[in-house]
Parts: sequence; structure tokens; C-alpha cells
Amino acid sequence: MITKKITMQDIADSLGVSKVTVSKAINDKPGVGLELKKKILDVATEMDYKINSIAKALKTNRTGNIGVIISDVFFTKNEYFYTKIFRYIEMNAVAGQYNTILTIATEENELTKKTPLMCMEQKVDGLLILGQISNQYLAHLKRLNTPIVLIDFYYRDINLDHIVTDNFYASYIITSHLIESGHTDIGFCGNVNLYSSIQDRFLGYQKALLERKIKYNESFLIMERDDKGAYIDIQLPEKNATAYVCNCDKAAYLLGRKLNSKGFKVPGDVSIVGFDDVEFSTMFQPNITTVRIRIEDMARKAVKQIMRRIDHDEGSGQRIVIGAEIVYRDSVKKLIDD
Amino acid sequence: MITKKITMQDIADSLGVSKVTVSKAINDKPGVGLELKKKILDVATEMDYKINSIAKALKTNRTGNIGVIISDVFFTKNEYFYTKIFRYIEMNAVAGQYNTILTIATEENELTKKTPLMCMEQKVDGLLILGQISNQYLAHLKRLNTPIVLIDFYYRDINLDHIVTDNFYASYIITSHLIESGHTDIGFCGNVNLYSSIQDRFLGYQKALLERKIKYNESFLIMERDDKGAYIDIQLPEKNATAYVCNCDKAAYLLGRKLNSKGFKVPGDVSIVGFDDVEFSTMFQPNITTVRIRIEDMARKAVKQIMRRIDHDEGSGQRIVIGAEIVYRDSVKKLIDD
DNA sequence: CTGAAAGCGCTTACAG
DNA sequence: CTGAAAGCGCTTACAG
Repeated sequence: MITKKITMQDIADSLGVSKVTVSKAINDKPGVGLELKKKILDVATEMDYKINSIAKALKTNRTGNIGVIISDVFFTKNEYFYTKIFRYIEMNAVAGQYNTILTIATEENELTKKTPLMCMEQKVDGLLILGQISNQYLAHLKRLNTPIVLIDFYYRDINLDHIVTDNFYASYIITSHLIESGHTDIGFCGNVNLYSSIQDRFLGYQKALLERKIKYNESFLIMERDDKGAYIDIQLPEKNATAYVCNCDKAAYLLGRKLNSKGFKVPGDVSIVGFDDVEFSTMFQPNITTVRIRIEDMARKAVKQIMRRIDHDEGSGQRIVIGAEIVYRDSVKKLIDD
Repeated sequence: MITKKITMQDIADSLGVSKVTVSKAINDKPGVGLELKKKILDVATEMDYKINSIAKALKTNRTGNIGVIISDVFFTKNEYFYTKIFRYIEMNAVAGQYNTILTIATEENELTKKTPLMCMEQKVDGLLILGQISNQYLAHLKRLNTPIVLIDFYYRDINLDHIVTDNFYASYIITSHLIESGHTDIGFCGNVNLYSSIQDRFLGYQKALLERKIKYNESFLIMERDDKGAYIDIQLPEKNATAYVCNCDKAAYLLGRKLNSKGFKVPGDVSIVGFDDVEFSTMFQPNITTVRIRIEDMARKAVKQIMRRIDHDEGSGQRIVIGAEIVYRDSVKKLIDD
């Protein structure tokens, strides 16, 4: 299995040129005759030459790796949303000649502010952080002096580039959709203490109410997770709203099931809408009207942004907002004709 | 943001020793006085020294990276099983001082036998391949002369280490459980043309029937996916079996819903059992009896094995079989008393 | 257009 | 125990 690795020197020798010229040819840099270049490239393929990116990295001070950090809470616990984003990140990175080193930030790592191995070993040129990690841990990572782009979250007091969905606006329009369908008793399902994105969605919902001068009824605010993010048994209010805006599809799914189990029909008695357009929305009968996040767009822009920062590291704290759209399905009952 | 990186030379200079000694101290190698070593380590922390793993890699010919390849088909399309395995792989790798470069093999890459970027650039010391990729593509990857360990699949004619669940045996015991509950009309839901693991599960089911001299009824063989792996509408037989062994939890979930939609109660009219113990099994009411795969075990052993192969590359084709266990839930109706 | 020289930050073998 | 020398495989000036 141990076969000698081909180097640029080998190609150079077999052609009687210098490795400098080979390097130029292979990297498509000026300074090689067209004919010689072709010859070099041909021999390279023939010898099955593979560049030693490690040697290249040492010289250029670029590893060609992007580190991706996902908090353990988000990586599995039924929230495959970030896994899907990662998929597009990986594809976009490879298209841009970068590899991705994915690492999972466990709760312990966050708490103890452990520097990820890939950072300790200087193996990445930049960092993409997916899903909210604690303010303190993020501040720690920022001190590493590696370009960072946040995806789907940000902290006002930590000046870093971030790619976010327009949660506020999307929630505003989906709530408006309920209002336009005739609903006025509209609740919200979600714990606003949990993540910034949930806050934004809650506030978008509030905006829709405010705009129509519909009084917010606090008894219609229900939760599917506690302050630590653990799922809890949903407590329905004594008198239900006629519709609930849920902070995510899983919340909508769980609420839908809770309603069903208490004898309420969806959408016959209570309408529900979700967020994210993940499997949970189609796992429920009837399928849940939700907000589609442009995952692919987010990933693409994130990779583009981190590459920019790696190349010329000026500025930071740029906010990139991605639009979202309603996916109409059958979980909303129309109470009025239009 | 551009601060000069600290090197071993910097530490050496500040202490008036040579970088060779610093290297020995930092790598915990013999040949440094205990006192001096402590001093070096102290200064290193103080200066916030981070080893340049790239330089180290160039010299040692070890990147300290493990490449992980997951076929796109498995990475998202509702089969988060492999994503979960990856999580443990990553954690075990980091514990062993390896980083993981995760790459998704798209259908196109497989078809065109595209060498993953990380391999083209010689960025990994070994490869972990999760979930079945085509024979041809695997053969191509083997030619790269990198140690490879397969997870959850293998090809008889490609001699590579592989970690697999004992699908045959697990299916045999879960089918036996149905038989012991009084069922004799037992079907199988799954497409045996799709993956080797489905074949094994099908055959384990057959063994249980054979052992009890129960005649296999071909009309009880139903499918939830076509030969390309796309989910299809399940066609129930004219006369249903009283129980179905499903090749995975999603199949069980889909079959359960199909049965419900046709007016059959689960397990009142028809019992079902699944495989894998993923969310789908608890997403259905009643929860589905299934087979728990020891994901963590598989990941741990896979990482251990690839590390062994990286360290001393003798031998190959070792087969490591991981046990599995039944998780009893409520989707099986007992037809007899014991 | 072509290439000799230097150097990226380590580690390895060897000498003292 | 300590360190000078060589070298891993590239790329980057620079000289011709």
C-alpha cells in the first residue's frame, strides 16, 4: 500500500525542467510557455500527481479549510435544520476549493470555553458558526483572531458578520395571513427566552397584531420548551385561541398533536402555522402552513462571505438578511370570505 | 487582526534554548530535563503558543485528519441515522486528536467517480465511508491507497475493513418475537434490491420463519421505496398479514400510516415492527417496537480501526460486527398467552 | 519564458 | 540532556 508519492520535482525531472515551472503550470500562473505548460499538465495526469496541499499551506499560510462549528443542541436533537444548512455549506465550500472541518460544540466545551482542536492546531482559515452558541463562548472564539461568520444568529454586542433569515418580517407576514383569514384570537407558541430568532418571530407576530389594533392576549402565549431548550408537555390555555403562530415546525407539530389529543380538530377548531419548512410540517395531518427558510441561499452567502474575509480581512459585523416565504398548506381555516 | 503567530523559535529565543528542545517538550518526547520542560510549557501557555499542525504534518507525513464520506442519499433525505453516527465519529476523532473532514458524495460524484477534494489534496490520513456507495465508486476510492474503513455496509468482492450491525441476527430475533407473540402471517416491508443491509434483514426474517417451519408468503412482501431509493405509495396486499417486519423505522411509520388510512388499527388489526430506533418509531402512535442499533459503539470502533490502520497499515478486510437489541414498545399485539 | 535560492515551521537523526 | 543540520514539498521573490 505504500507507494512513493509523486511530487512536483518528479514531474520536473521527467521533463527536464525545474519544479518552479511545474508549480506555475499546475497553479495556472503566468510565466510558463503554453506548449510547456500543456506538456507538464499531461505528465502530471499521467503520473497521477496529487498536489501536497500541506506543503502548499505551509508556504502560503492558507490551509484551504473552513471550520464549521455546530452546537450539539442543534446538531441532532431533532433539529436537523442546521445539518441541512451544513450540507449546502459543504457543497459550496468544495466548489470554492475549500474543505470543511465540522466540529460539534458540546455543552461542556461551551461551558469550559474549550478552543476547538482545529483552532488549536491552526487548521482552518476561517470559522462558520451555525446556530446560537453562548455569548461568552463566541467572545472566546473571536479572540482566536480567525475570520468568523455567524449563521442564523448574532449578538448585538459582538461585532461579527452574520447571515440571518428575516424572522421578524416572515413572522409578521404569516401572522398577517392568519388575520386576513379572519382570525383575531391568535396565540404564539414558543419560549422567547431561548433564542434570539424566537424573539424576532414573536415580535413579528406582535407587529401584525399591533398593526391591526388586535390586543395581545398573554394567555395565548404557550411554550413547548423550557428555558434550557428541553421539550415540555404543552399546557393549553383554558380558552384556546383560534390560531397559533408556532416558533418552529416541531412546535407546531407538537401543538397539533396536543390539540388533537384534547379533542380539538386542526384546523377545524384551531389553526396552526409553523416555521422552517422541515419534515415536521408534512408529518402532521393536515400538513402545516409554514415559512420556508432559504437554506441554500444562507449557506451560499455564508461561504462567500467567509471566503471574502479570508482573502481580504477588512471590516466586519456585516449583516446579511435572507428573505423567506410562506408555504401555504391546509392547517389554517378561513373564517371569512375575501 | 493580523498578529504575528508565535512559533517554537519564539519560545526558544525567549528562553535561550533551541527549538529542537522546545519541540521535544511540547510533544512530550524524551530528551528534555524535567525542569526545562516545565519552563518551556509555561512560556508556551503564556505566549499563547499554538502548534502549526501544517508544518508538523509536512514533516511527519500525517495530516491528523480523517476524511468522512457520506452519500448524499443518506445525509439528509430523512435518514438522519448516518448524521447521528457522524456525531459520535467526530467526538471520538477529536478525543484521539484527529479532525474530521466531512464530505458529501453527490450522486453525480459517484457516477463520474470524482475523487473528493480532500483526497486530491492529500488532506486526510484515512477515510471513513458511511452508508452504501456504489461498488464502482468504492473501488475507485480504494485505488487512492488511503486506509479505508466502511461503516454499515461492505462488498464481498472489495476487501476492506468494515463495521456493521448484525442485521441478520437482529431481524431474526425481532421476527421471532412476533412469532412468539402468536403471529404466523408475517410480512416484510422493504426493497431487497436497494441495500445489502436490507437484504440481511430480509434474510433474518426468513430464518425466523424457516426455523418455525412457517411458509413464506410472497404476497406479504411489500415495498416503501423503489429500486432507486425513492419513496413510493405503499401497496397493501389484498389480504393483510397480521404483522410486518419493516426494514427501517421510516418504513414502519409509513406503513402504519397507510394501514391507518385504510381503516386498519395498529396493533389492533396489524402489528408492525421497525428497525434503527430513530425518531420515526416514536413519532407514530402507538410507538413502534424496533431494533436499537449501537450507533455510538459503531462510531467508536470505526474511529479506533481507522487509527490503527493509519498507524500500522498491515492487513485489511477485517469485519467488525456490532450487536443490536430489541426495544419493546406497543405496536405489537399479543395473539397468544405464554 | 525559465529557474536557482530562500524559506514556511516543524521533526528527525545524529553528534556532542 | 541539549542542539546544529538537514529536509518535508511547496511558493515567492528575483535574476537571467
